[in-house]
Amino acid sequence: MLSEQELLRRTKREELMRMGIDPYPAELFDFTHTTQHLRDAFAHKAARSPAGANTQGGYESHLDLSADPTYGQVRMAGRLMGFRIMGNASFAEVQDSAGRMQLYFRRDDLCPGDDKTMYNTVFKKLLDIGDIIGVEGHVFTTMTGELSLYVKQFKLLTKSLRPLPVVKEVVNEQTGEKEIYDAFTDPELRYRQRYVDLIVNPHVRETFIKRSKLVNSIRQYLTDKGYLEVETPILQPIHGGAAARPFVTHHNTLDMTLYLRIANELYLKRLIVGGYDGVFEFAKDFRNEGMDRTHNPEFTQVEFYVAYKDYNWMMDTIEEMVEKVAIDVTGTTKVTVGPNVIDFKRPWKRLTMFQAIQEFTGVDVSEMEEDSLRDVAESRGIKTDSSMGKSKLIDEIFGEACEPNLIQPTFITDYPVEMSPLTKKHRSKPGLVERFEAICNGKEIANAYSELNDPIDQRARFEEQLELARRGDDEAMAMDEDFLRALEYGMPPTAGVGLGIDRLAMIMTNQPSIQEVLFFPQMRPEKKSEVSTEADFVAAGVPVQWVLAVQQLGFMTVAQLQAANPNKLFNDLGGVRKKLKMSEVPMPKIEEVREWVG
RNA sequence: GAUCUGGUAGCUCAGUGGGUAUAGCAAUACACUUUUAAUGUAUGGGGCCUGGGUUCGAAUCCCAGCCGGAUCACCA
Repeated sequence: MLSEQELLRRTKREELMRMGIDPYPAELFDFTHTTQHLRDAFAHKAARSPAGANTQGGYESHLDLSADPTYGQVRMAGRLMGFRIMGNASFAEVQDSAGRMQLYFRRDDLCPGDDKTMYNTVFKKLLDIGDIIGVEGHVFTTMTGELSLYVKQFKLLTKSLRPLPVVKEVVNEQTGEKEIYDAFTDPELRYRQRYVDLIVNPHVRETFIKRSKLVNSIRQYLTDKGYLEVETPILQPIHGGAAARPFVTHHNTLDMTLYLRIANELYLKRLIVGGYDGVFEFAKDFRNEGMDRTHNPEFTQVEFYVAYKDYNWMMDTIEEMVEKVAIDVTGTTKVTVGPNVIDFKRPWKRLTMFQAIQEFTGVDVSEMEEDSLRDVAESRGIKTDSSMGKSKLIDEIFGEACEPNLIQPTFITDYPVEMSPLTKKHRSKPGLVERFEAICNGKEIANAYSELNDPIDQRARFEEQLELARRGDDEAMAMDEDFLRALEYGMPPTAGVGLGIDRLAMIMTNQPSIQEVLFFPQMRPEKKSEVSTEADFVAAGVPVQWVLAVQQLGFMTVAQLQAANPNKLFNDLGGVRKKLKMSEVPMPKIEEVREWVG
């Protein structure tokens, strides 16, 4: 059922059409300025001294640009976000992509002749908050120093049929801080209707602009180094490159199972085999696993692979790149995240995994066998079971003792070989691989290797994964014969990395949840409760005039009505008839009511 | 998956000895020619998430479910 306000807006839409005003005109609207342009252009007119600063808007008062060649005739477009109507003159707020600006409408300037319809009817009666309009006029400031547009003409560009949440913001005179009233904060509504969130919450729009800057910063860095941006398959016959459960789909023509990629690693390495020195891809990956504050089923990584390099080189590169990202996105290397200030300035701390464990637990686990490791884990409250081998136990201890405490960006290096089937064995440390993770704010943001390029060793590692799969590990990697074939032709020594864009965006924008850096985070579908239409009720025998009354009594579906007690319904209808002022509609007979119920 | 917590008007929310529901913004009407959370007066607007139960009577108490959020577990 439509709300009162929605019905009214639909009526206004019709009324406009009757007046010959198209609420959804086809032709373009050529605006000359945005709010950003104007604020920048008048920045030097901003009142700077506190002496004359009791101005609301912060600009010199009484600027009048009506004769100015540029600002005497300005066209702007945007969404109406508020009205202050005062008889024959009014103020309104328009919001465009950059922000808000005040509009001034004066009846006799808008309508110089006798016909005051455009002001009295179209502007005052038929426009609503949320409508999109184009305006033309000159720039001026009011007595209070608010930069404004003196509107001489306006044109409706889009009628909005749903009422928008109205968020009001006021600057506290004592503290000078902004206070927000009636903020639109319900996370469910914000995520399901992100468009509303973006209209009403400027800081949300800002977060996503920063995310875009972050991606651009990385793209620019990698492109400037001469690496090639590529695209590789999202639909893959074999999912590889990470340990995760995939989403499964089916191709009808080929009649085959395909997987949404969990990583693109193996394809990028094929391109290194093909002879490119460096390739990268911003990749949406899909993992069929749990969702929480840091996991969404689809997420973005940038993976890149560079020939003739190793993981030490990659650490230098990641440091340099992320430091640049921090500066490009936030203007500084020091980023506030929750209660912490994280400094991305190079160089970052580097610890081997064993060093990290020793630093946070005081225990040297580097020479330990499985039993001792199990004791260490148990002593720290980690639940263990017999299926957990050495490397799993080390990983658990690290995850419990170290990772959450690594707030400043830190490289953790040299992981146990069992957990890294695509990584080259360490050049000098047996049992370890040349791998690092970059940890920041207690969470992994990047994972990198000296890539394994010995095809015989790679095959053996895949075999181990198959063994794990046979024992029931549904995240074990699958054998990829084509990838092995590529390695057999020869892949140069290569360094590769995957960097989580969402996690990095959370840090750079100080957001506690991944949902805040994804426009449309995954949600359970909203379920509309079943409601019968007017036509359904009429079809069931209820006269049109009585449908509303029946709905008022709580019968939202025909089925509910048919389960009703006809005598009680008959009585209740009498009451509703009075309430709805239906005196001109005759009361139905009890027999008729019985027929509705059926 | 477990525990905790929430779901009342377009939005933000009040509402337990159980008695058809509060307020602000938004809306409608009138007034008001530089206001800025504009103001003043009046008015309208509700399947109290859904379904059961207890009761003469449920937004409120009980049970089950649906959809969020937080924490933990699992998972990278």
